[in-house]
Amino acid sequence: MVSAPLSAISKDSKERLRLWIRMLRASRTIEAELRERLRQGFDTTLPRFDVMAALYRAPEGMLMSGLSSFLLVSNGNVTGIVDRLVSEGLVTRARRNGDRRTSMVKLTDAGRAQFEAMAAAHEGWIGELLGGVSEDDTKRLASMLKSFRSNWEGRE
Amino acid sequence: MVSAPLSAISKDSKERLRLWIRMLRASRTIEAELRERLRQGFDTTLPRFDVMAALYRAPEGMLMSGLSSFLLVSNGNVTGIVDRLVSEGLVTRARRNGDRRTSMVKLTDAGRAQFEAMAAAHEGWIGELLGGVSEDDTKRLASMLKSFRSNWEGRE
DNA sequence: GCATGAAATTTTAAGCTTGAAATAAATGAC
DNA sequence: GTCATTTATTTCAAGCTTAAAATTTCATGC
Repeated sequence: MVSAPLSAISKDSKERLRLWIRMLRASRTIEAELRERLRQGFDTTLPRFDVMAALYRAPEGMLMSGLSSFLLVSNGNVTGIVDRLVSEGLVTRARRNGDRRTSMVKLTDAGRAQFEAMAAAHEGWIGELLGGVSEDDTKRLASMLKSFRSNWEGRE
Repeated sequence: MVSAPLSAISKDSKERLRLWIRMLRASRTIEAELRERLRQGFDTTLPRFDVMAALYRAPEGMLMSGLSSFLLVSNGNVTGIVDRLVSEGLVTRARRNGDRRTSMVKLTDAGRAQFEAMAAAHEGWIGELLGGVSEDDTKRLASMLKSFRSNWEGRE
């Protein structure tokens, strides 16, 4: 009765490790394909797409810190990506009256139009790339991952 | 009977999109935590860990091209990471008799020892980070992702 | 042998990413 | 009001990553 719990723990962690490796490989495979298609089809990158997707959901704009926490990347990272999007005319940094440290980052009309085209293609690509996952499995996987996320976030 | 299939397809793709976003966020959250722990605990990075993990499974060594295809990253990428691991004394590039274009990349004894320590910690971390996923769900998720991988790879 | 093309790797330029330091502005104590 | 602290962001150095070009070596045909 002493070694039984220990070996059970070890067995569990091996299975979770296998799950993690498969999830990581699946993500990387899909990401690589999306990156290539965004490059070929729209001459842009995945990080730029991610920033534009976040901004599209927030018509009133987002702060830099809001972007970085939503996208799960560092502050400095977003600065560079937004800089490039600004120089391409796809987003703007609007000074705020109240707080001169911050600015509201928004999509321009051009940025909004370009994102809508990319988003439609993107949704189709995901449907294609995940086409091998049945509708039932899709729902089950999504709900498992949802609970994982909230479990994990609660502990941070 | 004309719009029905179309709307079904659209609904599917929305659900698959949701699944993808959750999978991506879960991966990024776990990766960020692993990166931080590898840095704090072993003063190393995730890409170095990945290369060492691949080499650990291949005692006879691997070619650069083998490493990059196994890790799903570009050739040039592996060059830089292996360069740094060599300069740290953790891996070697062994010239081959047959083909002077290639070299066998292997873990040194120091590299092997360090990897074993990291791998033990890593397995524990994954067990902890995925602790909220039940054993049943772990198996189910892993098998879904396995079939996804092989489906997808078959199409490439 | 020698040219030609293929294969393995490295190099390069650009961009992404992080963690830490620096900057700038707001807030709060007094 | 002034100073210290906190908050939001940018800057910086180092490393990661890619795609494309360049390099080196091998294999093949002649």
